[in-house]
Amino acid sequence: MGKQPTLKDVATIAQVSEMTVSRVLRGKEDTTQATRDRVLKAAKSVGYVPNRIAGSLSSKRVPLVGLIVPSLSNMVFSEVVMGVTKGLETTGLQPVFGVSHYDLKTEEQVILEMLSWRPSGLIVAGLEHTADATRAMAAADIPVVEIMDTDGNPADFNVGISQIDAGREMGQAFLARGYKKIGFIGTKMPADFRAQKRLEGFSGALAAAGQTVVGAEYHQGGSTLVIGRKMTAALLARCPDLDGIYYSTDYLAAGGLLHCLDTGIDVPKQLGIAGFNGIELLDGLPKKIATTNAGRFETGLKAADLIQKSLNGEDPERIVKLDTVLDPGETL
Amino acid sequence: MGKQPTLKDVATIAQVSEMTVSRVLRGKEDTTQATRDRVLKAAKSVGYVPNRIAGSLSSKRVPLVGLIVPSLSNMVFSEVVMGVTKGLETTGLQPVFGVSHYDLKTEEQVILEMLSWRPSGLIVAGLEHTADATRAMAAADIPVVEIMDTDGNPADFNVGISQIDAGREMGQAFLARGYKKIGFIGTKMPADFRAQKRLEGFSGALAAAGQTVVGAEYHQGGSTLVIGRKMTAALLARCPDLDGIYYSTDYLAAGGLLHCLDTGIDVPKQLGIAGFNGIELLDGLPKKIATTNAGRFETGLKAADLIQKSLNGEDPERIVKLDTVLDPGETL
DNA sequence: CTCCTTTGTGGCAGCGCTACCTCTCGGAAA
DNA sequence: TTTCCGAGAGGTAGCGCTGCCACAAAGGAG
Repeated sequence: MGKQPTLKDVATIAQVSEMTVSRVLRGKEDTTQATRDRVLKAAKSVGYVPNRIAGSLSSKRVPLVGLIVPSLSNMVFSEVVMGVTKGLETTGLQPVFGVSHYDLKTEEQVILEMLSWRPSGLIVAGLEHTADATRAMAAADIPVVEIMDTDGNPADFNVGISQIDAGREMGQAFLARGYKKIGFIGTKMPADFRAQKRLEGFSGALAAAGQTVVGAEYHQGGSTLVIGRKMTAALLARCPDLDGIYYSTDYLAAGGLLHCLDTGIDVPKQLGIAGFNGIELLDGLPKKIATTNAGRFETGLKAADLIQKSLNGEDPERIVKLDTVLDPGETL
Repeated sequence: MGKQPTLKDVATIAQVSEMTVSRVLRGKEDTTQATRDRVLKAAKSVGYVPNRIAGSLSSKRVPLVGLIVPSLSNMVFSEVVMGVTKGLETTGLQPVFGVSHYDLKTEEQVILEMLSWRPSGLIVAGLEHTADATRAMAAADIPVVEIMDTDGNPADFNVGISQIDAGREMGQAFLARGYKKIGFIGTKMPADFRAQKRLEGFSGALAAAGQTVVGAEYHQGGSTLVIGRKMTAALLARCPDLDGIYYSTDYLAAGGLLHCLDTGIDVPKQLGIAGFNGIELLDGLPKKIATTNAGRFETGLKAADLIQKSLNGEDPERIVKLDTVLDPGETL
């Protein structure tokens, strides 16, 4: 239980200077094969693990990229995480995650916490932040990528889809198929601005055709199948003449579909159903649910790419607006 | 874009020493109200964000806990993550995630990477690691908690359920209900030792009753509903006389259930179905799937607790074996 | 044989912060 | 008054590493 070995210990054993050990271990510059062997052997013999805290302080380079998402219990974000991870794989950078729990104040704390480690870049979900958080990110002097929403004013880089467009397109898809009385079901997250924007776009599309969203139902908590079922039952009880429902997520929509199967409601003839996200995990349900693929993996990948390019001194495009891809599935 | 302000900058503005600023900002020791105000005002005025890299190097305390899981695309692990996060909430420690992609060599790299940041504790899924990884963790001189499996020799702390027991109990549940020809469906993850152990326990239970697992089907890749459907179809085509299937995850089992609904197979009369994990997200399917609740959130919570206790100098129990809770649902 | 490069290695300073010790100064006790 | 004390503030020395420069040795050119 003695203290951890340091560069100096390795240097002593290998009979070289600390600098040489440092160079060998980082694979930098030229060193003799013999020296290299000696150093590596010494390092292994004491089980040397470099201390990146010290290394980073000295070099002022912290090979980490902060990634802040609202939630991890949601498949959606883990795909973003995977995209970012993949995108950083070859760059020598490592993602570090933070969770804001859909709360701006928490997000601010998480952002400040992240920045206190002086990461090389930051990726944050959404365009809405507290003033302090925005200020801190701007002052950090690192590339910052806001993702998953392009309806707003990005501070630095921005990658994602337009949530408003996604909603509007789905609204138009409902209209095109002749649905007349359409309701909305979503979860009431304090700061799920993206779901709000989708509803906004959706309502807009209906409004343009002289319609309005007939009934809306909100629920506290996450998106699960049961909740989708219950809310669907509740909404239909309240507005029995609905012929379409737009859900804020695929899970809720899937719950709605299952409710319809149970109660003999014909989807899509009697009731049109659509969700959002394009969660592959749910393929395999009795009917493929209409949804908008949000390109989450791709978003993560691109965000990572922007960070890297920016760090390389390139000046990549500031805003990357990905196309929304609407899949009507079998429920519209 | 000038450089970030440091303690010294704040000290200069507030007309006090760096030490005083440091103390005020950490809320340590006694300082005059007047001094405190001056310092806080100065810090705010320059947008000071402490540099934890420097702080940690100096104090030799890194308030991070590494958490390494095989995958994030799996709901299962995000619940563990949530448990750990929750458990650390009041401790001043922060979780940092790593993903091993079900690969021991990758896990080793991730572990070493983690350790190079000198975290205060480490939580790793599983009991199987490479020799180098095991050695490094032992040498790190920090509390290490291996989670989600108690069938093996933990290095330090251990929290989870016995996967073998979980499998055995499910086997007994099948037997108790009179199933005679039972198959297994799982995904072929190179290092999903836990699924293997469940199958082992399951087979053992059948063997004790003079039966064997009749057919087994494996698939590369993650657990999704479609894959569950396809594998079920394939297995039933191969062994049409099966009257029960044990799946390695709830998602696969749900896919199987949907396949049965489609093809008119009566569950549980004609075919008994069981999964593993107890994924709440899936409640709401036509029938509640038989499963073993793995207590993931609780595991994360407990692991965090052990880390904290250990750091506090307490000597908590080394092995925490949680009870497996079998829920027969409506598919057995 | 000198001069100049190239190649490999070492020395030193310092990254920004905190642990630990020292110093000051006003007030209470003697 | 003198002495002591303790609260509040400052000074100094690193933490373990890397950037930068210096330097020795080994050639190649003149």
